[in-house]
Amino acid sequence: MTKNTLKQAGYKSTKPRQQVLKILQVGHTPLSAKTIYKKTRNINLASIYRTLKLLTELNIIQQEFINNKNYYYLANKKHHHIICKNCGHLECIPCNHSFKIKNFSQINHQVMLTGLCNKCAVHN
Amino acid sequence: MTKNTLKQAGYKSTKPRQQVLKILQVGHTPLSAKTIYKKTRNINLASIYRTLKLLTELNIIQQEFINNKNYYYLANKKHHHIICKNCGHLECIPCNHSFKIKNFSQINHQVMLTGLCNKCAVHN
DNA sequence: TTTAGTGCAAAAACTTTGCAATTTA
DNA sequence: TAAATTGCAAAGTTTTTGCACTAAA
Repeated sequence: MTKNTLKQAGYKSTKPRQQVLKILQVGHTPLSAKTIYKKTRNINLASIYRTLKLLTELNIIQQEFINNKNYYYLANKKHHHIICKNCGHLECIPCNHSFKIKNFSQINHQVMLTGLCNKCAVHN
Repeated sequence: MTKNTLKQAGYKSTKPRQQVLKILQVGHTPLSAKTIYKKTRNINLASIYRTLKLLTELNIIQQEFINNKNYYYLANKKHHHIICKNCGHLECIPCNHSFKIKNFSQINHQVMLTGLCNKCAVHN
């Protein structure tokens, strides 16, 4: 279906794009460009970045800035993430928001949550 | 008051810190490290980064990743931003959310909104 | 066959770090 | 004066770009 989305949008289905998508489909944990790169075979880092940019523009994947780095994950099931500022533990939070804003259309939103997980709270 | 926050937290009130704070107090538009740097006098970029990191940790300022760059703004009045994905036009949105999440405490949230502003919607 | 997309290498942009010198409290 | 903080210079990361070559449709 993502392959079709690519074609529908007038883009070719190439090896880099297929590999990146496949990797992101494995888990729905956010991955960094570098991590994705390491999981691919014979694909240039530059192509990874170009692919991630394209897929983000097409809303096939979502980009999120966590801990001073960009992470990417499939945009399928809309959800958010909360990360423990102490240990980095990450959890997914189902999304049930919708935003309506004057003067804007086609609104997309991302929520970034940070907090202290129970484990770390004990030691503080 | 921010100066006191610094002292209360056991940090010294230095020129870099004062200048960065003063700059962020002028408008509440998010500014990049580089932009802040250009507005200062005789302060090293490295110090700007160190200051921004500290102020963020102390929750005096907020960091937000917009258009592939980090932006910083005073955390005073809680609000969010919506940016037009076509022309980059940015508006502030008052915040009226509060998040409660199982297993996490001290929760902080950031909402990043993108959309198409009225002007750009016309030409699409 | 044509055009989009890739790989490569190089550069650009952003951020961090070690250490000596300086400044704050 | 002691300890925190800065400036500087250098390095580390992440991301982008130009161009010749390759592959998808």
